Amino acid sequence: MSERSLSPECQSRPYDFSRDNPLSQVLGQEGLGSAASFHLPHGVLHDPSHVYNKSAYSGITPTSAQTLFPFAPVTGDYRGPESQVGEFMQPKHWYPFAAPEYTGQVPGVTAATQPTNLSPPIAETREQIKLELKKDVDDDYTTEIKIPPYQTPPVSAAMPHGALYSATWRPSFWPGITHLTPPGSNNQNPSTSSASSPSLSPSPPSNGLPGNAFFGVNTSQAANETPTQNQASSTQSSGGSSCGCSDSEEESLSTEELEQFAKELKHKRITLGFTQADVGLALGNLYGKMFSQTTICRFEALQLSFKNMCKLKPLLQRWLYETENSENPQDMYKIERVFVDTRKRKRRTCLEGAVRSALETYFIKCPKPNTEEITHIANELGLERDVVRVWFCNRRQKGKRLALPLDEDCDGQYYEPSPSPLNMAPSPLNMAPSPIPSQGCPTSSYPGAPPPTLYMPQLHRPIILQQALQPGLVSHLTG
DNA sequence: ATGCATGAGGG
DNA sequence: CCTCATGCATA
Repeated sequence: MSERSLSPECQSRPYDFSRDNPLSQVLGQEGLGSAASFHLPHGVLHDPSHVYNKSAYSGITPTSAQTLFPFAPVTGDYRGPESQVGEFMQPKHWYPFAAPEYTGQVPGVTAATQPTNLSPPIAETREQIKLELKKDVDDDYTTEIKIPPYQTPPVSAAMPHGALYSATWRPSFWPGITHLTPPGSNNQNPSTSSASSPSLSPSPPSNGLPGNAFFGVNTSQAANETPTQNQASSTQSSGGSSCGCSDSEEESLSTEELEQFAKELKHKRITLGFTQADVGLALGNLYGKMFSQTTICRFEALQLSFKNMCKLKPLLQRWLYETENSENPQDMYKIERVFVDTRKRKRRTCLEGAVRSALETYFIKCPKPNTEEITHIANELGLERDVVRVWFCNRRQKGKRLALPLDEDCDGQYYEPSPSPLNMAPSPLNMAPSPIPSQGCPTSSYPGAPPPTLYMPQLHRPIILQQALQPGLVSHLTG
């Protein structure tokens, strides 16, 4: 908390990569042209496309009930009261009753408050859902929703620096996105029934009904049914296609489009009086798949991966449309989706600022520690190994979001800066006395790793940098 | 708004 | 084990 107060981590937009070349980093740098963002020497990086389908459905059930819980969200049964940063980490398992993936319904538990309207969708098996999804790629929910005229440059509260980043979502970085638009796919099945009736309840997507489907989330739709927004599409084309991997046109979304849509969404959402959580719920009604406030928030803040943004955009777009054209949009989210997930979550570990800083330091030296290193770090900091491992995973993920997918193409090679103080940076606190002494990945123990590296993508914007790095750390590093 | 966590999928 | 999408819990 204290750490945060010092420097709000509210980053602006993570997607304005102008990261030209890995070496151009330098914090202050900025104003790099948008165009610059394209040349990517090795326009390689793994293809994200494969992740697309699968992950799309990872969490259909849980549903965030952060707000609507009539009853207390069982929390009592964690294991220890607060062994959190336990120095004696035991490979515990935090699932009292290792919930066997729910096969649909939650056992007795929630029964109590189970609202009828939700059960249906949830009743479906994940597998089924997944299947549906995959199939749906063809018959997407898309239907022929006539997208409302989104060109409105609403956003009265437009962002001040909107101009700063003109960068586009560098297709080169995400080769996969190029195929956003599946060739033959069009909206076909107009499940008008569900689509056109905004006020109507969720309606069980399941039942193998092809028609309604969750979303066939295929960015394709975005492209297809985003006619009105095409205005912007032109922009994107700039560097896009280059990778020739596309099997379809380049009608993909551009950063601008997404950015604008995100703004528009937020603006309208607020204007309409909806909270992010409401929207997430509404999506559940519309597509059977709910999203948490977190996700909506991240969408609006452009903190999701490009692919993810593209995936969600059509859904949100439709929500917007439905909402704006509904007489009582309330219906769309007024449902109470109470549904308790029996699985117990590990109590969230609260790392102290000192520990975090120490981790940051380690991260800088080695963003991808191996097992041993992780163990070492864990021991050094008195954390559970898993906590450390997860921290690094999250840190990397965060780094990508905020800073840009640098390591993708460079694959682990964070350019090596001059022997900056960073490398040596002893943790601000006495916490991490010796950053991985024995065999730190930085100084070479990293297998095929490049020389010591610094995970400091060439951020052009200091702000981002600060976020990429821990506030405190930054100050201590830079100052 | 964001930190830590979970889980699917891929290797 | 990692990445990614996502969400609970919390600052």
